Amino acid sequence: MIQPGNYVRDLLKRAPGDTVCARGWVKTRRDGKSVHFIQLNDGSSPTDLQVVVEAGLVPPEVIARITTGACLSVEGELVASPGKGQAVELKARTLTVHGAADPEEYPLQKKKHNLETLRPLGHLRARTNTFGAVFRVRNALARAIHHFFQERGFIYVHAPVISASDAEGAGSMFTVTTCGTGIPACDVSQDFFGRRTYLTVSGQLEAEIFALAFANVYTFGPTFRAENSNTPRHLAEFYMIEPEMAFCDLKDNQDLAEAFLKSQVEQVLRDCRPDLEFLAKWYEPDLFRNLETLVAAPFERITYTEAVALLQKAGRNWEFPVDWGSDLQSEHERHLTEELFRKPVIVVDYPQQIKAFYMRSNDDGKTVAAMDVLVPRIGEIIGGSQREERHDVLRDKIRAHADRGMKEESYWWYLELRRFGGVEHAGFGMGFERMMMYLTGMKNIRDVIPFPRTPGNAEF
RNA sequence: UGUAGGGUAGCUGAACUGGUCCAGCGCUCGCCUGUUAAGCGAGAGGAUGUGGGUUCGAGUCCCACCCCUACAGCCA
Repeated sequence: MIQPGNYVRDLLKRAPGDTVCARGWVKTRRDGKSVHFIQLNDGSSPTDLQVVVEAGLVPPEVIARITTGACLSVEGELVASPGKGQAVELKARTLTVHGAADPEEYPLQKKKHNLETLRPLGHLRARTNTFGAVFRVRNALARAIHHFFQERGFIYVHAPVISASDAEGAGSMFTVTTCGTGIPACDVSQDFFGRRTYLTVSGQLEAEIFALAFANVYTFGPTFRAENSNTPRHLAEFYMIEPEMAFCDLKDNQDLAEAFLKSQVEQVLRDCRPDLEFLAKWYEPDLFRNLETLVAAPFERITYTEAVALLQKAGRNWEFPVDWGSDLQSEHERHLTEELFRKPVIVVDYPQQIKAFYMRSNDDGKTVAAMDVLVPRIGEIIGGSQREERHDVLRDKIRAHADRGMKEESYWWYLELRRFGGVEHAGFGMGFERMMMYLTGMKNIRDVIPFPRTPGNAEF
């Protein structure tokens, strides 16, 4: 295996004179009269290592196998490069081709491919410059998220992936069953869990349990939605981060969400600058300006009621009318964050009837302590709320949803949390891949997750 | 799921109102060359997404289906 300090990323920074062994996959080969040049990459860096093989070092039939996509080990001396474009290069002493890649058949060429072409090549696209940068950023973002919470004493909770509860309002669910194929109707009582079970649509309810024991907690795991959504920002399987805090109201919740987003951007700007530069160059010229704006400017904070008033006097012909009581549409959210304020906007206090049952009712009797964080280009990146901690109020809300299939007895434990040591608490959910889109400038969510699951697509 | 576009060589695109499908890149071969999106020359490579229909003749027109993309809804 490649040992620490020997990744291509490290070799590029080493001083000439060192004897090293580089391993990786060939991007391109160029032949000169007396030398061959090989661009080698092991996924650690957006920059390739240039390997120089003097003519005659290895037989022509070996050179012929060094084509785009082939896997190599090269041992030799790092030397100062006489050419432009790199400080050092690897002068090969011994070279091994582990796996060739027939150039007549290998799908990746040394030219640019567009993202749609690469999508069906899920087993190979990780080797490209673009996906190398994207997935290094993804790794750095995950690390940044854990760092943010760990630094603040939050406990990482593993919420269950298989769930029996239906977090109302979070969309339709995938059923989990061991029912054999060919059985027309499955008897639920005979099924594996003896009850209906689903893939989780949210870890929030379980996170609340832990928040009322550890005060500050967060989840970070896969989430599933069986919606037939076909857009550049929806997946059937995606990752979500859900912090949940006891002794926390909506104001604290907003403060944390803002600090959270800013911290992520700061850390990735610090850790992945070369990758972001690559992505900015090829995909989003405004990338750095957008990221630096998010870090620098205080987020705008307005109420839903204020947002409605602003939109109504915007002098626009909205496709969907703006009136108090209906949810904000994409066009409205975009106007607020991209045109009116030109920075992230937190909208709070939405009408009760358009939000989930667990959100805390405000004193006005009409709104709940909900918040959505909107960012330019992406739209809603965070949704959260202060939770209803008053037992009787919560019970009445659940009963009021009985016509929509909510059963009070299914929420027995959720209600008990309000009977035993309850306290005001709040939290939110952030779509990991939405944040990835914002950070990388990628326009389609399918290009920021290794193996996207969307309606009709579960390959790889 | 709705609306609008679109599926032509390995890739990106072209082909006027129906008339033998082109080019660049990639690939193969040769030449040149401390190259770096290398350069020059030659060559190979196509049942135009699938199935029907109209027509003397369909990449082009009609119908159905599949897939892709954008926008919208659902949301993160």
